[in-house]
Amino acid sequence: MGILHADLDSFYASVEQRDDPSLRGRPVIVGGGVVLAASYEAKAYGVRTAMSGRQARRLCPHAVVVPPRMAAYAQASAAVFEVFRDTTPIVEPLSIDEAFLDVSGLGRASGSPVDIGARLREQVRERVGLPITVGIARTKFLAKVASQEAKPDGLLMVPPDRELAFLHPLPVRRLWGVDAKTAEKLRAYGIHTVADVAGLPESTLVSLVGAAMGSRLYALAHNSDRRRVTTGTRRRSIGAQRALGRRGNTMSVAEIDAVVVNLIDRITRRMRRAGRTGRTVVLRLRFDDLGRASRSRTLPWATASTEVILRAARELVAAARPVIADRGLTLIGFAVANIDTEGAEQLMLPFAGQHDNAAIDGAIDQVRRRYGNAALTRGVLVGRDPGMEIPTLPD
DNA sequence: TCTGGGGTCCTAGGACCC
DNA sequence: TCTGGGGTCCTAGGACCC
Repeated sequence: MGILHADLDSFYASVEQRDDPSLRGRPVIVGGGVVLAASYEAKAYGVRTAMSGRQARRLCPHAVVVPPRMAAYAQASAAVFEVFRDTTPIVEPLSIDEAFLDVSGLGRASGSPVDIGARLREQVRERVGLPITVGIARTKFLAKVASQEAKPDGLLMVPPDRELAFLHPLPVRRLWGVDAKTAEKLRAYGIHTVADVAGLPESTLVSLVGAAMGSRLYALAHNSDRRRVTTGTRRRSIGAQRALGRRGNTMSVAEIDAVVVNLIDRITRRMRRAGRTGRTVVLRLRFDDLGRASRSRTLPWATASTEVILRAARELVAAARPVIADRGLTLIGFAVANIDTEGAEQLMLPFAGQHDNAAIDGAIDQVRRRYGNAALTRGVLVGRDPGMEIPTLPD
């Protein structure tokens, strides 16, 4: 017993209300084009996250619409996570405003999980000035559902002997990974609640929604969730995108290239700042008809080099040009995946036979120019003094 | 009701290897 | 000339989450 799910309430909107007293008690919408966050006063009118701005203003005409201030949210998030880490060392971030905390190992002096959760809420309120909801249970899944049920500004514990009674009446949408599409599929078979799911054999669920989702639903519905709270999870991809709107249709090759350069520059800067490299460059496109497409290219090495990744990005865009011309581009984005994975070791072979240090230095420069500095930590140094310092590239 | 910018994970087919 | 079993990696697309 002792997993907390802590979730800030209407995070962006709460930060705006904290920083501008005139917004308190009023419906606040963050983001103009689409709703990034809505205060509870706005939610009372049916405004929801990811809704179009137009629809939101129709539902709640007197709402105050403010532009997002991402830097302020990042700062608030960091302060909240500091409170989390003062509570327990075992913190698993889920997003900018949400985390699991394992408090089961804390000594008796810390009090019960409910005491700890209540104190956490006070601390976030006092130190950061934001409302936060805490769900407490024996498993991650139950803790997360508990916090959903307790929102806003609440705390709820699921006692171990009440777990099934809590779980079974819930709608299937509450199960992890079930969105509108899957819920619709299940509804067609008369499956509405978690109890309905629990009444089916695993093989039936698998045939309905696929192997991975099927066995997960089976496990969750039977209240089996053995996932631990883990601290060391690393990012798997780093990306950026730009919505172009109708403009995308009429953009020239050069205009699109300017967007590509900008996106890749942003991504590779972030990668270098984080000390990460990646091997797979993914191009994402979205079109007028709401269709999507992706193209990807995997490099022989992981790299964070702007030059190398930009070259791959441009090749992907060039190859996709017919599709782009055909369908009306509305969004272009890139992601670099396969983060920090080893590439093919063959690339060190051209240099393996050389014993002349000047030649090796030349080879190092060549590799660095082609693949970025990260490639140097493998391969090239085989023939050199192992104590040698690896030169670093200026950002 | 069709609009942002981030991400994660899964599936399926093809190429290739032993 | 074609048939077995097992596996990895890459690519493209889809569903889902905040």
